[in-house]
Amino acid sequence: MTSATSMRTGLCGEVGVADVGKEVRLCGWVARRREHGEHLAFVDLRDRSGIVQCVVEGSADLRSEYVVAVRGTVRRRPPGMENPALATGEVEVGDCTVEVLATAEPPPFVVEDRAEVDEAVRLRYRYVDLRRPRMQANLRLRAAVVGAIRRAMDRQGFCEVETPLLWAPTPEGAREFAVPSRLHRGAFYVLPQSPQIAKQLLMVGGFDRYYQIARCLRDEDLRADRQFEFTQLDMEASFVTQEDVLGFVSEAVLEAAETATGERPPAIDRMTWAEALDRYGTDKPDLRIPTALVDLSEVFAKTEVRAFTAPTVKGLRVVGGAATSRSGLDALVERAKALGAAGLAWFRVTEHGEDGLPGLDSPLARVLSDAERAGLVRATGAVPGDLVLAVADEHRTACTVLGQLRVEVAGTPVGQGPYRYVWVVEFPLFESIAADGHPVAAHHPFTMPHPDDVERMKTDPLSVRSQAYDLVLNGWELGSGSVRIHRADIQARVFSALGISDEDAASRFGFLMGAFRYGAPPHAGFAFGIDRLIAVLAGEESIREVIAFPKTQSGADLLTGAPKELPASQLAELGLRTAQPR
RNA sequence: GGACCUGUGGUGCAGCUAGGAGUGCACGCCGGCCUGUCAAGCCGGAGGUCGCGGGUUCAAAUCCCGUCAGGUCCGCCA
Repeated sequence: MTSATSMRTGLCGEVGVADVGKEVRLCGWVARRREHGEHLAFVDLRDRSGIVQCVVEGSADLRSEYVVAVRGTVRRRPPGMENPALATGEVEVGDCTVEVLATAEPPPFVVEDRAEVDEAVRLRYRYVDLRRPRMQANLRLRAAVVGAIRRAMDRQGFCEVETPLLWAPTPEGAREFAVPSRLHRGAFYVLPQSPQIAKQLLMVGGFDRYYQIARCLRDEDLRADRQFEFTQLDMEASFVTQEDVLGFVSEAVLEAAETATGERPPAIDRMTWAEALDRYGTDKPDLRIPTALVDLSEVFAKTEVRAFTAPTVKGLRVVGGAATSRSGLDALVERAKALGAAGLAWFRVTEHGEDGLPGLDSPLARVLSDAERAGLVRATGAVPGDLVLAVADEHRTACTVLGQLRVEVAGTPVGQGPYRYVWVVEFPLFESIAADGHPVAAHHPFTMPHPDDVERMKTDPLSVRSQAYDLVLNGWELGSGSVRIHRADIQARVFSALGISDEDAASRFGFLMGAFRYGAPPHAGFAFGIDRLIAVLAGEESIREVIAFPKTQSGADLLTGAPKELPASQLAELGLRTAQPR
């Protein structure tokens, strides 16, 4: 493939030593110019591929970001004049004639990566921001990753099917964006939170391997890793088990990662949800951090220390953490309380004392027994210079609080270090018990319970495992999936456990349940967030950096001004009347 | 719904703790000089309701209250 067009012979960044002597015509933006009177000017010409220096004999009369076409001859730079900082630095385009294709006002900020610009300014002038190498690289990486995913899914026999954006409200789960119907006044479509139900219908429809690069929309508050609109690889397959799905998705993710990094990651690790909670205090463990939570309940089983009298005591070794200042430790204690713990114990580990016991610098050091001192240090593996943090509480609280501190104290930015993928399997079927006494579905109500646990759905619902699984990368949840219920009897039992009546089920999911009456194959699927995957692979902290036109945290589009009020005529046509704005 | 951080020429900052004239720095911009620069250099210049509103004060970028915008997080995200 050539990048030549009727207007240009190639791209700026592709000009090299091999082109010496050739006449070229290049198009792009004036990145920078260095003029030496009326006799000589250097113009750095930029297009999406990079920058090349063009030499104009005479006065150039150009301004930053003018769009120009340059005709000239590629030549080696004079000895000593090469610029190693530039990919094209060994050559230049000489004897240039320049045609201005479009003039430009001075840009609001310099089109260079090193210029740090307020994000609000970048978003208001996103079309300028997109010229910067960082955004060019991120969006091109995105395109490459999506291409790799499509290839992997095609290769595995999946069929891409589009599903509707205008869908029916299903009063469950995330807030939906509503779209008023002009032809049916007072009635609304909603934009899909995901194609979940549509893809299950496709399974009933005999598309036994479906996938889609699907836009999903959720009207929930935005975050660095959450936008109203995001893109998922959505997939579903029939006559498969969980193992098959993990294999399909792994193939797509590993192919995408190889495309992005040039290196195929090793097979993806796997752990149960219970293990993730116990060792990392979260369902999205960051395995780049070498330390894990340690159970100290045994050490403090018979403790006299009231602070450690709790169902579970969890400890965390912070390598080199003994240097933490007292104010820093106080802040950690406050943070632990804010996260829901009753308190946080800390121990600076020092050299062994004369009694042969590890030295502990802590307000609690005096009250610990010798066995507890030794056990604390032995269990955590701490050495002098380390810090040990401990939380005593209910098992879940102790784990989650310390797990959060593990990330905050020992973690690194998401894009740094190795990429550690992990499957978290055997999620609980229910995540909590609601005020009405019924359990709340952890994933969605079509998730298949673990066959060994079905009988406990009524008696001990929180102990029921499901055939649901998450894919996690460097502490980011990339996506989740499950084996779906395809049998009416099991579905009825789950609805019953959830407290969903037959009438409720019929009104919410009636068309899906109806479809299942006509022969539903066993099926399972997955969906993962492509924005998040690309952000991590691009080393970005926010998915906004891998989206061309993202919204701000308040959901505004600073470029278009959306959301905006509609003219009264349009409201009338839609049969809408608005309340007083807040 | 809540917590915290930020808001000063086009851009990025300093100034705010301890009130005293829109003060400073870097980049950019405009003009001039300059035939090998490359984040060009040198000389000169323009450009600001200190986010907005109110309060305290003889005096507010600075202190107080409110509000708006951007960001990070909690809630929320089946």
